Amino acid sequence: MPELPEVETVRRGLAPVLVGARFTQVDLRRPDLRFPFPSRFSQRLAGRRIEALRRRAKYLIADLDEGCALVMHLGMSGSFRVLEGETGVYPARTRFARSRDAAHDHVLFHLSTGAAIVYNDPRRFGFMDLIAQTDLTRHKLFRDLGLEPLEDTFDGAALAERLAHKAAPLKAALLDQRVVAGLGNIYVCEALHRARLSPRRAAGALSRRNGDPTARADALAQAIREVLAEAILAGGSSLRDHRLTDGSLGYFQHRFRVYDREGEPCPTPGCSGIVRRIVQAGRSTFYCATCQK
DNA sequence: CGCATCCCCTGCCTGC
DNA sequence: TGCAGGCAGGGGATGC
Repeated sequence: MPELPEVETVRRGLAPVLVGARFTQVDLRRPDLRFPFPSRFSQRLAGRRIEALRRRAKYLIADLDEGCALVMHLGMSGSFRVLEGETGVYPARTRFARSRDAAHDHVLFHLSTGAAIVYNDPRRFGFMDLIAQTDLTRHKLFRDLGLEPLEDTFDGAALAERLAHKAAPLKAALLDQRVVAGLGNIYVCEALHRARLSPRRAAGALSRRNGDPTARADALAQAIREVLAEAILAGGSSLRDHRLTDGSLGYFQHRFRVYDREGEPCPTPGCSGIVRRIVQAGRSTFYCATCQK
């Protein structure tokens, strides 16, 4: 599921419920997701107050009192659901009632406000960890992360610098979290189409052009910002698992221009191309070979 | 180091 | 109808 817009959508849904509340009890229904939960996970969270809920790349970071941070990654199929004032009745009133399988409800966070939050993840590629706030920036999960595309400092020049000298195709370079943090397969395809850049172009060749060395990088940075901002406003893309925290669906999938549209006409005005699917780095790329150069 | 491949896991869709 | 195979929004390990 989740790329930057989906994680940000989840963050915005959880923040008003979490921030200012305390964890009263945390129930684990299995010992691991992608990795084992850290030792004494539930005990270490009990009683802690959530002071802020941030996002970095595709990670959610809940800053807790006493200096610790709860770090959460949704993997491919993770989702959170808010149960307002339903503490104590889980799972009786929620099972099967919200179109997802309670067998994959792995973590239940009870809050001092009487609300609760459930983490559901069928594929279990997600994970959670507890990290001291002072260690976050140098922690291996975060230290190598690249540019945050929605921050003011993200522009063509910064992007070109990160892509310079890379031989990998643009598609693969943009999926690399060390270059731009938070992009995934969908939004890389969509941004490249908007910028009319071929996913097969060498990433390092983006900036080489007579006259204006960053024209293509500027267009790409702009396309990335635009597609992410539009997707967030739409609540993200719900292909299978992504849900807002109230259980509703995002709708940006209806606005995809190329992703999962193999064989359809290219939506670029005046372009007569057909959307193609190729495989790069083992993953599907959708693009128009006619207008994306 | 960069890059490709495979793998983790479950569910869904396709084709036979 | 059943079943095998392929594919899926992420990312880490491994091998060249």
